[in-house]
Amino acid sequence: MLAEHFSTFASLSDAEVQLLRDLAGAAQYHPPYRDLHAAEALLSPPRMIVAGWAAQYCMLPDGQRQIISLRLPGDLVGPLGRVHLPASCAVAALTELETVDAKPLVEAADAADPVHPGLARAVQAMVQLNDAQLCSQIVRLGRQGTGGRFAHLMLELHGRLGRVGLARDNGFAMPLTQNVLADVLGFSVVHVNRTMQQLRRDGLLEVKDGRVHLLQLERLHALAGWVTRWA
Amino acid sequence: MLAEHFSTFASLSDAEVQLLRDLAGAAQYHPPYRDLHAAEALLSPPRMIVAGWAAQYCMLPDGQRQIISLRLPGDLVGPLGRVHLPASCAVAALTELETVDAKPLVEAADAADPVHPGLARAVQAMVQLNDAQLCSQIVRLGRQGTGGRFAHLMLELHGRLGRVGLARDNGFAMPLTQNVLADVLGFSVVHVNRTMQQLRRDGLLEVKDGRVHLLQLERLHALAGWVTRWA
DNA sequence: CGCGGTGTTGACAACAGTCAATTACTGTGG
DNA sequence: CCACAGTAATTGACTGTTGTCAACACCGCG
Repeated sequence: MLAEHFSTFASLSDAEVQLLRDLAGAAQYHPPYRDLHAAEALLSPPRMIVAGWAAQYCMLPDGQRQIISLRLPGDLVGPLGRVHLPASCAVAALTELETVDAKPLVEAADAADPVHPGLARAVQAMVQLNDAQLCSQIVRLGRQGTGGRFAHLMLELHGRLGRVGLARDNGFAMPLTQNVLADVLGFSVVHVNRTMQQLRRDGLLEVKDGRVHLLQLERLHALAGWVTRWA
Repeated sequence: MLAEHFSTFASLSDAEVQLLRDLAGAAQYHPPYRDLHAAEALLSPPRMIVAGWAAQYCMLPDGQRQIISLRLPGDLVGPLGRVHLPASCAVAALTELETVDAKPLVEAADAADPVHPGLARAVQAMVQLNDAQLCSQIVRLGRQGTGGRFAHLMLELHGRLGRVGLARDNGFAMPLTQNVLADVLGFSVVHVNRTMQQLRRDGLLEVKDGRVHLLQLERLHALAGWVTRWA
């Protein structure tokens, strides 16, 4: 499971596969809406999500929330570097969450003369992918119109979930409330609602019992100004 | 000069100071508005800015531009990891630019058993600082109103420039056109103009011949919902 | 059955982009 | 020294968008 995911970034040795298997054996579970960072004692943050969705977010003094990045299965969460500056934002579980310790992975990536070159390459690629996704988020918030912004997010989620085998026939399970979507997209809840309806009316996508279906990929790509920014 | 800047992140050995001095000796210069990444041949991208401003940006298919991050003196630009995914965005010089090769720095930071522990710590801190700044940009674009967004950017610039000694008595030189500001803030040019005037009318800040003066830090902090996200 | 969270809708006001015209401000060449 | 062109900044009028408020429907749950 974990090994398959890593294999999409770099080929792994048997030892590396075994290491991942060991990690998976020691998974932890977290209830939804519990802050992962707040209780540093509960878990030491470099972790990888195995199942469920989480969000990296900032709170504003006036109580508003902005979600920086949605964290999906296969994503790393928590401070990756060795130096800890004061955390700029927190991570919260949006659904029931299953995670494994990512410290061995991060250390493998940092090693100058890697014992586990495959893991190192994979983790480094993941970090870069993550940076690219942050760029996408900035572009969405800064320059995309209503429909494009929503469509772009859906396409990104579809792509990311597809990589870990969680997207089927142009659709995927989407456990987010419109409220959370609003905090990702920088919209009001009402506006999220209307935007979704517009896209549905245009026959571009469909949302049925917690599942998104992308009905016309071509037109969605066009609307979102989609460029494949990462491989 | 470079050494002083690094010292604000970690204390350096004599050898490390010397290394920085050597780097500074081999500075390169770039004319404004020339794309730093386009011509990979001209310079190999992990570089550090010594003087001048640059911008990391993305182009949208429809010709719009979104600036992801302004790069100031002391900032690293270019891919930092060892794995090169297809670049998600480019970097352009906004002014006359002076840069030095940052490869030795990045390598020092990556070393598992650092020959230059001071440099390693400093570079790692810079990378984290950079991540925090990306978060700030996302929050600005997603959740801040007109005035707050502008004020927040000015406060960030003031802080970042202050760290490298380029801010004096609550003011700093600001070589950006309103057009560029618009591409940073996700505004239209006209809206940038009006926002600046509003802030000026409110006595919060002043822009005179390429120099920004923050007149009432308290009220600016309040308006921007400022929280010190990085040390 | 009532309750709280979620999704949906309409009315309305404030906001922010576009267009277009005007005014600086620059460096250039005559 | 002035005329000129090109860029940047500014302004007003107008329009479309987006947030806010408030009400209502729906659903799972105690």
